[in-house]
Amino acid sequence: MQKKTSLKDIASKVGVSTALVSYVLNGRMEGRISKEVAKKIRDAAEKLNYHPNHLARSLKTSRTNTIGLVVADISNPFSSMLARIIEDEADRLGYTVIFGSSDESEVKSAKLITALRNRQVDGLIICPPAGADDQVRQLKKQGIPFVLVDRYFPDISCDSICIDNEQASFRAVEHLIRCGRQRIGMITYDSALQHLQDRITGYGQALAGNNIKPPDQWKQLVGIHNDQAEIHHAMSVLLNLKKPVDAIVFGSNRIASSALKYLDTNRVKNPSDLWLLSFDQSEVFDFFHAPVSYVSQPLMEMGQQATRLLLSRINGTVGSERVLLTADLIIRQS
Amino acid sequence: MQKKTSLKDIASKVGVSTALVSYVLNGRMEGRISKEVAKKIRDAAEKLNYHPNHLARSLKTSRTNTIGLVVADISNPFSSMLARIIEDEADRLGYTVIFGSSDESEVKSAKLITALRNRQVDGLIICPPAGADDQVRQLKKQGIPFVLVDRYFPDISCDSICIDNEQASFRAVEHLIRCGRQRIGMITYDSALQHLQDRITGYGQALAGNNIKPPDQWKQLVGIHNDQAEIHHAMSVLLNLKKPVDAIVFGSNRIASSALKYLDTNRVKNPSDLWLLSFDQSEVFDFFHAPVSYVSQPLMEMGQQATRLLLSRINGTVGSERVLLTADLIIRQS
DNA sequence: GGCGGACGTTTAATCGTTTAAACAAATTTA
DNA sequence: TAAATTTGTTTAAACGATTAAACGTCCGCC
Repeated sequence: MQKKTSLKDIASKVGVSTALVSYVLNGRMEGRISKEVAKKIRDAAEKLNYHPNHLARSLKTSRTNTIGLVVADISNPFSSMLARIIEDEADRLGYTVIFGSSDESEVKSAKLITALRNRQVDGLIICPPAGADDQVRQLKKQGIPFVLVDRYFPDISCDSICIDNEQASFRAVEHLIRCGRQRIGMITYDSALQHLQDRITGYGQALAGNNIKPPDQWKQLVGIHNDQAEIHHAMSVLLNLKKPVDAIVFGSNRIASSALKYLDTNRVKNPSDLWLLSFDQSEVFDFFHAPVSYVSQPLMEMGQQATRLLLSRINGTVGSERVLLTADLIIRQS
Repeated sequence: MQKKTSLKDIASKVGVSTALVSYVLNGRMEGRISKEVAKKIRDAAEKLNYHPNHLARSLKTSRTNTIGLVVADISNPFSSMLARIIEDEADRLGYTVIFGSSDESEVKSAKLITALRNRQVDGLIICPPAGADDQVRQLKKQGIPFVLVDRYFPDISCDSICIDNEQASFRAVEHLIRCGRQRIGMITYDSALQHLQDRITGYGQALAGNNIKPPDQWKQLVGIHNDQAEIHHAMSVLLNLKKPVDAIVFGSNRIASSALKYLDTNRVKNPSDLWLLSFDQSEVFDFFHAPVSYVSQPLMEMGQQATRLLLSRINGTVGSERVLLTADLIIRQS
């Protein structure tokens, strides 16, 4: 890699000190520098194709203009769309993004956060896995700017941007009930993550509010790694009850997608008699032979607000804000 | 952000020079350092929760252990899966990934490459948009390690990892013909990108080799930004010919997905009489009411080989390698 | 008893910037 | 005309690491 030109190269070419070059190129000391010298410096910089070394700059200023992003899995559309939005917003505000996937593992998440911090990111946007609360507390204690997205820890007061999962779930299930569904099952993750618990709570409250007493089997829990077999099993339980469910709520689009595959291969007799509702969008919902309604998270708002909130913390605003966005219920019916 | 501990802090705590601390913590000069001092240093590092400042280290060593990744759009599953594979492989080899999306824009790609280089990445993995050939030539001239993935420029000799698109396309179309299809249309991008041209070439050769003379209208070109209306229009042309096509090849999963939506909403009379074949996978293919075969790119191989090849270049191996991977044809038929 | 080597550690330069402070020369002010 | 100010530029330290070279000490050896 051919040696890049540095301030010093420009300085010696023009015959001035590096300080002056730095001032000119950064537009400081506006009034003080003579027009001619400034022009000479700028021309030389152009000719030598100068680009500042961010490492050196950051080392000196202790600002990297970089934010770290920890998602569950960048290959999951939810994460990658969020990442894209954050990338764009960060770019707009002069920041670069470094990312990593935690795979819902507390250990990986910790490693990632350390790696990102060693690279001196100015702040972090984190979608924390279960069990990462200590890491978050640590960050808070150390005064590192960070914002949680999509998930939060109820007993940690810090910046977070989430949807109101309890409300969204409640409204979704209410909708099913108003449409005449009486036996509503749910397949969701067996996880301590509060936002997932909130979905369960909302579901339960909607049923209770309508005097429906759900038998235990209506709630099926599966592992967070989206094991197909597990999800298929959950489906078969729900559909083979003495009184089978007439609607199912899925805790995520991944679960929904596996469940649809189950329905597809097992050609359930009358799929129009089974209402389906998922959290998060998926392209496959458009093509399934029965309509799938879903709770749509406002990803754009989430990503942008998270980025802006983080930057305001980086730039010194203090406080902590728990933002609750409202999710839309997208209804698909034939 | 509370001041992090530096080598100096450890040095002064233990009462030695920073050099010694550096040697110990990096495991250099194995034999020379006294066990006790080494232990004291390690203990102090532990107690002070020391983490090296990568900026400083990189500035001195001129190695950042970071690679830059330029994809078309990280929110596109093709990109994000590739990104994930590269992330994992890079991590395994001690590297971090910084990414950016070019949106198929030559200008954005140039900006991105500059931004990544200013951050002193050790090398780049690039999925270049059309018109980026000059940028690539530039990189080559400057001796910056880089590897192209998925795409290449035929008149630039440099490292690249792609599938053999011409062959894949040829085989796919041959397959359709062997299955009795006679009137095979194609919807693909109006782009100079060579790998897309290769797909067209393979398609043409398969037809020619079977004495099929495609009328111009069989080949429908659409813009690279996947405009729905354009794709729907292309579909309507193909299906409303005096002699409509009996099979369609889609240049990408995005095109396929829009086309399927068209078929879905326009309830084409006999979809089983229309064979569909796409490049790249998509979850929606599983749920469409007619089978969609597809050319499956070996993403894992692509990502891993790209990463490894890049690292070997970074570490000094010279030469340039154009790797052609073989894609699988996944056949779905009812 | 002087010399050479091993041992354990320190010195000091360096990477490419930024930036407060110092400086000399020109200009204004009193 | 001396003092004060402005103007344009330089000096030099700093950021936090790495690393070749230098430095004492102690030891053994002839």
